[in-house]
Amino acid sequence: MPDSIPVRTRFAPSPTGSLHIGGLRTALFNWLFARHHHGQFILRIEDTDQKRYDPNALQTLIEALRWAGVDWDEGPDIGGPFAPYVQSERLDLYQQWANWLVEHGKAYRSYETAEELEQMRKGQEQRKEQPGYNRAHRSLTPEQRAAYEAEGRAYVVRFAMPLEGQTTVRDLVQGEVTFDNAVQQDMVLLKSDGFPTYHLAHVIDDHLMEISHVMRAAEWLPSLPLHVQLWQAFGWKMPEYAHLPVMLNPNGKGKMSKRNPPKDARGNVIPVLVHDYMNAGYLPEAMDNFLTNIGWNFGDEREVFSMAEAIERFDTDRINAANSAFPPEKLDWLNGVYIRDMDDVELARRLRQPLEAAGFEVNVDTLLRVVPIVKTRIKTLNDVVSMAGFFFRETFLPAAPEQIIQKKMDAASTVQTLQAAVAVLAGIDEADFVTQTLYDAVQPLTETLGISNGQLFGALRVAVTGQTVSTPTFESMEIIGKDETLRRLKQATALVSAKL
RNA sequence: GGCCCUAUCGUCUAGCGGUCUAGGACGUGGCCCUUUCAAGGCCAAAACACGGGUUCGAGUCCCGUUAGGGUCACCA
Repeated sequence: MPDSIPVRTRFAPSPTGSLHIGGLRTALFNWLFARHHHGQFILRIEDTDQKRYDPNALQTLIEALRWAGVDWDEGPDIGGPFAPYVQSERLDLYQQWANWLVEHGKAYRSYETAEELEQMRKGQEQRKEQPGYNRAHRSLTPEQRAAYEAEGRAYVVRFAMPLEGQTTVRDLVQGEVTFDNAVQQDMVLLKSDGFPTYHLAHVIDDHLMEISHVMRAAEWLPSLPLHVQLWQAFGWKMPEYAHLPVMLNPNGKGKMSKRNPPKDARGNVIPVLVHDYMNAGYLPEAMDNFLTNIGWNFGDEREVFSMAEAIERFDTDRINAANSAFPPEKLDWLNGVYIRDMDDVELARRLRQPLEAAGFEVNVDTLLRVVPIVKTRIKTLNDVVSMAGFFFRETFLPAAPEQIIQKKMDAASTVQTLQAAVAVLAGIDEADFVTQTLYDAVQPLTETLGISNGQLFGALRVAVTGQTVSTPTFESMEIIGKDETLRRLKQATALVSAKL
C-alpha cells in the first residue's frame, strides 16, 4: 500500500545526558510508524542549549537506541541528504530564517536584558497578573531600535504572535485542539547567543528535512499554537502532529523525571534512564514490547509481541490520548516471559555479562547446563548472579549449619541424613551421576530416616549449593559433579557436627 | 491561578449506540503441582468518576461538575 506522501519521522533528543525512558518510547513510536509506512526514520540532535550540553550524551544516546534495536536512515553518525543532523552545525540557517521573519514583520528584535525581564516578571507577580512577556519591544519605532543598536545591546528575536483569533489543529492523537491566540506569548525564537530555541529550530529542520509526521510527547501541546503560527508565517506546509500521552510515575502523580525519582509500590526507586535498565539486566526485546504497550495497543488482546509484529500494524489510530502510569511489575513480568522463551544458547550468551560483572569466571559448558534450570527462576539477567552464581565461584562458600538443618530436624538427624546420602552417592558411578539416577538412589532414604522429601532434599540442596534459595537439588548436583558434591556434603557434615 | 488535554478493575488496556449480566493482561488472594525459589495449571475478588441531556436504547454522542495530568523560560 504505497502512501501518497513519503512518511518521514524523526526522533530529536537534546544531548543532556542518558536517554530517558519516555524518550525511548517516543523514539520507538516514531520508528514503528515510519517502518510501518515504509518511510524513513531520522535521528536529529537538538543541542541548542549551550548551558546543558553534555559531550558524552550523543554517544550514550546512540548506544541506548541501538540497544533497543532502533535504527535510523539518516543521522549525525551516518549523514544523509539533509545533513548536518546536529542543530549546532546549522546555526546560520536558523539565523537566516529568523531574519527573514523579522524582515517580513512576523518577528521582531527584543532588546531587554535579563535583569529587565526579571523586573517585569516581579511586577507581574506583585500585581498578580499572568506572567509573560509584555511585548514592550514589539512595536519599537525605528529610532528606538537604532538607539538600542547603537548602545550595542544584544537582542533576541521574538515571534509576533497574532493578537486575536484562534488556532485550531487536528492532532492525530488528541483530535481537534483549539487555542485562543490572545493568550499566547511572543516566544523567543533566536536567543541572544545566536542559537535558536526549540520552536524555531524544529520548524525549520522539519521543513527542510521533509518530515511528514511529528510525533512527540504531549508536553509540547501547549506550544503547538506557536508552532502552527510559525509554519503559517513561513508559508510552509505543516507536517501532521501526533502528541503522545505522557508517561506518569507508577502512582500516577506527575510525569517520570530524574528529579522526583519515581517509586514502586514497595518504595523502591524506579530508574528513569534507559541505561539503568540496560545495566539492571532487562532485555531490549522486553523493554520495546513493554514501552510499545503503554499508550498503544496491539489489538487481539495480545500483549506479548515482537517489534516486527508491531511494525505490521502500528498506526496512530490505536494510540491512546490519555496519560498512563508506568507499570513496573509488568516490565518485570514481560522480561521474565522473554527470558523463558529465549533459546538456551542465546540466553547463555546474555547471562555471561552479568556473571562476569559480578566477578565470576564463566565456564561456558557449565553455563549452558545451568541455563535450563535458572531460566524459569530469574526475572532479569542480573538475577542469575544470586540464583546460580555459586556454580562459578572459585572456592565453595558453604551455608551456615543453621541453614542446612531443615524444619523439625536437629543437628544430629541432619548429620545422620548427610552421612547416609554420602554413602549412597559414593556408590554411584561418575558417569551415572545424573539427576534421575541421583533422585532414585537418594529418595528411598526418606523411608529409612523417617523424614520427608522436603527435609532430605532441602538439607542436601543447602549443603551442596550453599544457598537456601537456589536451583533444584539433583540438577545442581549433576552439574557440580560427583567429587565436588561429595566433598561439599562432607564439609557440611563437619559443619553441622560442630553444632552437636 | 490562566490555557490545554484526559477520565473503564490498584495498574496497562479492549470497547468506536444495541452482541456489556463490560473482555484481556500485570499485580493481589485461594487451590493444584512441588525439594527451596520460581515456572506452570485452575479459580476468585476487582472498573464504566458524578450530574444533566440526546436517543426506542449510552461505557460508547453532547454539556456541566469533579478529579488527575501537561504547560506557562533567552530548556528541550
